[in-house]
Amino acid sequence: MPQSQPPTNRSQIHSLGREFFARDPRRVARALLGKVLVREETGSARLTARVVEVEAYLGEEDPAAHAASGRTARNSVIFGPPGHAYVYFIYGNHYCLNVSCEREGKAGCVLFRALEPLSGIEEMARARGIELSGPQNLPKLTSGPGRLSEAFGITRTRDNDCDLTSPASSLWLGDDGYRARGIAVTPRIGITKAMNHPLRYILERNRFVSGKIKPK
DNA sequence: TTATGGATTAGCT
DNA sequence: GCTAATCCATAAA
Repeated sequence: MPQSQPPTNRSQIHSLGREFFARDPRRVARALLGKVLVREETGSARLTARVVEVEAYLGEEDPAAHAASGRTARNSVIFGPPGHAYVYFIYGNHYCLNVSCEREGKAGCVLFRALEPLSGIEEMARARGIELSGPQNLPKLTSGPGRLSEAFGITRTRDNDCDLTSPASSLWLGDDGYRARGIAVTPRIGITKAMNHPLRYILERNRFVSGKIKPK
């Protein structure tokens, strides 16, 4: 099964500029596949993981988006400048990470649904409370929006509105030179409105994509 | 002030 | 396959 390779010691990760996010969430979502989410804090191992599954949420015209009911205290980040983290708490248990898109004043974001762990795997397992008994457990670390947030220690208090374009932030997004190939588009998962729009983007045949494997 | 249900997950049948 | 867990933003009153 084809897997992307971890970066070597020499591989550089460079941050994505503000302009990367200042466009339609559908374009940002597609472009984010293959990019790298980085968590780094002094005194802790650096965590990195590749983006393999995302969903686009549009503006106030998208009934499934949090922006649908207009700007509120909770969702104000997605109306703000592009490239910032929108973190919300769901089902009493889980945080979900998004990045704001579009120019300031216009709503739109991309939800991170699954990552492929690259470095800091032991730390992610500890954060998830999982014993790593082999590679078959790896997807349990970061396959699913709630899981990846837990693996990266993402909470609303800590990370909401964090600038994901800046390597000075403890959480940011970068490009390590990997080029995504084989992108598939499907309807979004877990929503009850606007369910039939193709707004979920995945790396085909990547084992870290969330959800059941469709028999073929 | 109270009620409702959700961009989920884990554990059980 | 089914559902409990568990919080809080939002809507309704």
